[in-house]
Amino acid sequence: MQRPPARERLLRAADRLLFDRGIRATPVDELLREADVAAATLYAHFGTKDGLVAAALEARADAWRRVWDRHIVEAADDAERLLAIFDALADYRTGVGGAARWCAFLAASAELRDAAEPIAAALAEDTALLGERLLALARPIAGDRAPELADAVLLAYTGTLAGFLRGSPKDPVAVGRRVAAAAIAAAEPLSPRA
Amino acid sequence: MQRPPARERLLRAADRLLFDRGIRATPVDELLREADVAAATLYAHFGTKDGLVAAALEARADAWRRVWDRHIVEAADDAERLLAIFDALADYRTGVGGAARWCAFLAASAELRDAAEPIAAALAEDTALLGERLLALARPIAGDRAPELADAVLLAYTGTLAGFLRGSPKDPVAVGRRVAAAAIAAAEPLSPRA
DNA sequence: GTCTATAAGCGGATAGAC
DNA sequence: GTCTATCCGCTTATAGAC
Repeated sequence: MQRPPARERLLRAADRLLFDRGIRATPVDELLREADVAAATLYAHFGTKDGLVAAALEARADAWRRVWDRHIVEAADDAERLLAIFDALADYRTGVGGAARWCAFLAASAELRDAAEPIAAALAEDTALLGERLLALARPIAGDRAPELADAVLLAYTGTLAGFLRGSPKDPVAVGRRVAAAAIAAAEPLSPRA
Repeated sequence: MQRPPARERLLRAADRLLFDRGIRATPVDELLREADVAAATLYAHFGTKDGLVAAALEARADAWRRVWDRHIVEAADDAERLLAIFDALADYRTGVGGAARWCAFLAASAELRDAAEPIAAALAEDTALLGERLLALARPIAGDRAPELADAVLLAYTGTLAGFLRGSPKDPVAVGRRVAAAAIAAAEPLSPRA
């Protein structure tokens, strides 16, 4: 039973505390205690608290992308592939991303008005990945109107995440998926039951 | 040209700074400077910074409710009444609520993990008002399935707000309205063009 | 050479005293 | 209305342990 190195322990502690309690609400001291690491070690590895935050966000982005990938591959048809983001989200939240209250990236955006460079980059990457992927997945369904469909699904996904923050509706993933499905139905150039 | 009393100046300064730059990111000193008020005056009126935050949130809730009211009354039919929340939002954001980055209530939720009592109450009230009203407005459209339709519209509305935070899609209100309209179409027991 | 323990500097924020 | 006591959070310095 090897103990992971300090860097790894710090990242895990950051993921557990930062995105559950909040970034500003979590003092460095608590991160150090949770990780059982000395202050000097944190600053040697990450430079500043912001550096650790950015590294934790990037780790989260990687984990999320992998889960989403898997659900896209496993989906049965075009519509299911576009909706796979919701199944991936449900999966992610009960698995690797369990600690987060809603969405680590949106929460960081909300908390840090003008995020420092490494953090801002992580946030922008998340939204860029969502936009690009959803657009590609919407193309076979909506053709020329794929941008509108992708926007609709992005909004439903974002609404699902913020639904966790609001505490309503009760099951944001289920509602978000239904809403996105309705947007797909409205966007299909062919009649729904053709 | 009378100068408003200190209490009023504080509330205005709070509304302008708190919900634009963030609650934790705005020091009391800045509120005092913006309002041109002495520290003692703030603590005499509101007790603590939290007290001022809660009062500013309540003022915002009142203003929002009035704008929403007006758009519901002016709407032409059942569907338009349910969608009026989006027109109200567009109106609100260019008017009284202009300063806020996305949504004062969700932002406060995100920033303050365990909000103190007066703040938590304001947040809960906002979500309760949304839930009750949307349900009542969904009833004539969806009948027994009104709860599901109300959930869908709430999620689209929440997604619109969080869309401003994310910076995508470009025009969250337009996309949110379209998404909600698709949910209405899917929920109508009668065929859409009957 | 990586990590730990301790302590202390320093800016900033809240709250209340005067 | 000003002024200040007090606290808190981030960061670094120093010295030593595995």
